[in-house]
Amino acid sequence: MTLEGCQIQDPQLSGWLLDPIDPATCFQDLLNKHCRNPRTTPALESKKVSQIITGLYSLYKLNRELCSKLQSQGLWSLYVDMELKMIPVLASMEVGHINVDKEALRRTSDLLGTKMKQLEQEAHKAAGQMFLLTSSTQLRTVLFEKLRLHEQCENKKLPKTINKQQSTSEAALLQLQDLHPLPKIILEYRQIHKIKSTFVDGILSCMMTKNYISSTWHQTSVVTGRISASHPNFQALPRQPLQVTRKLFISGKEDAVVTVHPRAMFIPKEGWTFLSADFCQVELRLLAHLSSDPELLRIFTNPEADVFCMLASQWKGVSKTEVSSEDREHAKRIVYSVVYGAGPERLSGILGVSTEQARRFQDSFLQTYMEVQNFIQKTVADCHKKGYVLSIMGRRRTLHNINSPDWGARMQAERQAVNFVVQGSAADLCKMAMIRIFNLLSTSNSLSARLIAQLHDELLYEVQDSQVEQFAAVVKSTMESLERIDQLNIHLKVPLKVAVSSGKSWGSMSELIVPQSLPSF
DNA sequence: CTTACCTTC
DNA sequence: TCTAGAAGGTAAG
Repeated sequence: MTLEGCQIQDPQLSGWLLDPIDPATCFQDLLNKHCRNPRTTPALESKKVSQIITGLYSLYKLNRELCSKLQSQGLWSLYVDMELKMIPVLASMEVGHINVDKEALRRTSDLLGTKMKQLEQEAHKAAGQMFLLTSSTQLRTVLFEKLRLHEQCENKKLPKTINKQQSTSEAALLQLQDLHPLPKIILEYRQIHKIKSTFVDGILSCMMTKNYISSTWHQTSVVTGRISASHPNFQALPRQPLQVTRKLFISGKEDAVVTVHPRAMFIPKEGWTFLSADFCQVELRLLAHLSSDPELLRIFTNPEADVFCMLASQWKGVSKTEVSSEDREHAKRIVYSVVYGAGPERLSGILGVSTEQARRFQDSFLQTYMEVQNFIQKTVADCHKKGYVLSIMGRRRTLHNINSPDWGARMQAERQAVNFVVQGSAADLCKMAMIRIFNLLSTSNSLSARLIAQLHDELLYEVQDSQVEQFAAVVKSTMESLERIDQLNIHLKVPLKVAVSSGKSWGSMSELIVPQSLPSF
């Protein structure tokens, strides 16, 4: 039997769709939750034939109960046409290998190890004593009891921990960095330590004797419908490379600067190329559609325009061509923070201005995009009335605290409701794209591409060198065509834009110009 | 602001 | 001595 021929049922998926916040993990939990007379299932070793039959009958009843609930809540199509069809897609992704340059990974591990030893020595020298750099408790003693740095900055407000102690968080160290060399050393040490432990040694430990990894993909672990990955979490590998200065103990030589890029360790097999297809600003486009905000819609009518670049150039007062990638990322963070309900306190941290200025910024943003504000208010009001919200394809999230007397809990539920509608809708679109491309590949005689990973709005494939151009066209047009899904009565008010890039490692992808034409087979 | 996973203490 | 959870990091939007 082929993977694409699967026609199965999955009570775990049903249970998750009905209540994604509490994905009853095992058979027994599902029985308890959804069946009137749940039978306890005995331990495996003591099972008699009759008990197995009883268990199977319970399973049959459970599935029937779940299916009927799905139908009554309008979740049937999402279950059958999306989630069940994702099973073979995820299975094929999980079965496949992702080749890793293990030797390069080992070399970087050593490099970062020596760099950390150097930083440790510098830190001990700066502190005038030995201490464990990874221990926030010991660092607190050095910074505030020995060096008493907090006494030199009474005009600044240093962050405190939950227990009213001096914090050693990044924000605190940034405040202290001009007073003493130690904070800067700690900041660099932490950055390198993080990369080494999680993204270099962590990846190595996922490989054991192999020289490839294959993540585990989880379908029911994210409430909004996104998928997640573990061992390793492929979706969290750093996007930006890290610069490490390496001291050379050769007289007359400058220190060498080495760039460490975990993504560059992932390489396609011989004769193949990585191809990535990215839905551009997908949540913001969906927000434009869902809110019908004329100003936001107008921005997206120009297919070449990059909203975040535009806003960054506007806010920072530089020309659009001179917007750095950091500026763009910054603008992106600001936009999503505001639309998902960040308070002036948090926003001021992101913007780097006072809370009063942050509040003014928030007001003027929401005034500019009036219908976005309207959409937020309508979504919240609707959720208060019904107790749940829906995504574009009918995915559902019940917000148990939406009418809570606890102000904090209620506000959080309101933000979660708004976030769900947009993030959930984006997840719907991305999954639909994965399924359509999977089906296309399954029936194609000429294409042999394989899905490597999904990074929420981005699909990463491994493609035979000779098929890159053809596959790029297929992927781009398939993804962009989701602007209209007649069967589901979805007609987006904004065009979808997909950027395609390719490369011989995941760390060195460059944009691919795909001619606008219908794919031909 | 939201959604995850991973590491350290 | 062991472990659950908090804090702080990464990603995605």
